Amino acid sequence: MTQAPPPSPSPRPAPGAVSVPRRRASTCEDCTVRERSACACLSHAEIGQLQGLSHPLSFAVRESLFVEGQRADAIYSLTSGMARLYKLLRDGRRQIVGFALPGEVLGFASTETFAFSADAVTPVVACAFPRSTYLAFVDTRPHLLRRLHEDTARELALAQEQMLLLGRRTAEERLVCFLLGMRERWARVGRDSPTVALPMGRQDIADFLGLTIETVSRGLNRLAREGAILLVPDGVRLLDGERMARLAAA
Amino acid sequence: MTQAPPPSPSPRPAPGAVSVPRRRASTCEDCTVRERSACACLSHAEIGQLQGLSHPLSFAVRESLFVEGQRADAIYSLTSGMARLYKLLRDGRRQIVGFALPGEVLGFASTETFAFSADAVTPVVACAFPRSTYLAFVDTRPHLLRRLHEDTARELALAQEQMLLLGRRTAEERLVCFLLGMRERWARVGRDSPTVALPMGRQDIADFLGLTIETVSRGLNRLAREGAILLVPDGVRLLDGERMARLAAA
DNA sequence: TGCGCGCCTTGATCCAGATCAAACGCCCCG
DNA sequence: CGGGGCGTTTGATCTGGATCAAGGCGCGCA
Repeated sequence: MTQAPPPSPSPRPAPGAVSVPRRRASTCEDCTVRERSACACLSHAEIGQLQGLSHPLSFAVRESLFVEGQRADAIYSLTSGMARLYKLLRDGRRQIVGFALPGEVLGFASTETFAFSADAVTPVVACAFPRSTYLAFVDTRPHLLRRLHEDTARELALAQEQMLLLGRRTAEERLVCFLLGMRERWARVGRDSPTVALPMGRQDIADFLGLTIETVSRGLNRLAREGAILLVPDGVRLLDGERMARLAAA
Repeated sequence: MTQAPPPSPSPRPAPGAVSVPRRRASTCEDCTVRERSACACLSHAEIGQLQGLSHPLSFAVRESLFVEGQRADAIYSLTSGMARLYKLLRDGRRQIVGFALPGEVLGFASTETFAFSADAVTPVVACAFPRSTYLAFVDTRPHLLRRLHEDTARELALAQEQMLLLGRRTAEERLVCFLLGMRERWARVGRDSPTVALPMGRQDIADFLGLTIETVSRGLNRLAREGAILLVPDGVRLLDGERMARLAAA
């Protein structure tokens, strides 16, 4: 099952997407995700100070926010859109380690360089902070630090859940867990609905679940044929939550 | 390749090991891992205060420190020995999410309950702190909080590396990465040597790498036959680092 | 000294999911 | 309105690693 060394078509460098970051006119005041992001723990005054340090950027689909190994001199807070976070092997095999949703902080690297690459699945808007400035700001705000620590711990728990999925679950279980997980994540950013948006392509799902695109396609269509889900453009409607939960087997 | 639903023999509840935690006579003063653990960032006075809150425990081999889902009312700092951290599926499939070495803090859960189980691979000694007391202590010590955040971020990066391994690497690559990784981890706790100690059994390695015990055994013996490693009791001596690095293919 | 029990190794066979190979559908563009 | 490209689906076949099945080996215990 494991993808063999021969170069896979997984990685796709941003093609046409020109990398000309544009300044954003908006302010932290009207940031739609402030209450859900780490910023939620800051006072009004602190928000004001923070805005002075931030550097809002937009990214087109497929454009990359940063790449693995690059010097991590900026920290990004996603305000809208979705990004895929991934690691590559030299021969092109790719593992997506997560999909970032609005409110998430990216690139808070434990090392000097980014541990993974990130690029835009949909158009993305993010606040960028110079790393050193950001670290200095955090250092004098223990409540923010605590919040960031909590967020990182939650991320870690999620990563461990994914390790269980990648190491021990069958293809069908992976798909079901993925859909259920996405539903829950959308719910936490306010989009709670049995219709789960899937802005990423099949190849992205495959690279997230440690499968091939064919296995993902077949699995999804089988679930649909069996009436557990309904495939809709750019998403899936969960029809039989009962059965889904049973298939997830946890 | 994925282990199918039928119950696997992976999980082994502590059998004879009686769970009678004993008080330890030692103090933080002579803690051999203080300089490598998060405690390293504390002043002499703080160490003293912390000791008052700690509650040293010993665990016999196979004895469990805590189990997934249990209310997380204690936090453990490993001072000696090795623990395996794992998650189980209802049917018995097991994924080891990590091996804890001295200096690591366990159970700093993001939720009210433990996200994984932990038990002793070798005899283990750990400092236990009541959760609430510990959190209160940390809350007034931003430098400690920062250190914990760094440690958690490093853990997260490791988990992402493991996701790449589980999702995209071949069995042989997984083994090589594991050995190289263990060597590095031992080095960071002061045991730097081409002979890598492997106190855990083959089944543990298999459950960490998302493989079966047979595949691990065959892989290790093949590497030995080919001269890349030498199998020794409770460990492995790395002979051909050159080749190993090539096989790891990163 | 011998016995039994946990591991670990080794061999034979099987199968879930990978790989190879076509289409298909849809949207954008000319 | 037609064509071409990209993402997806579907079918046929292959295979890495799982599963099934014996041994072997070392150590503690009687």
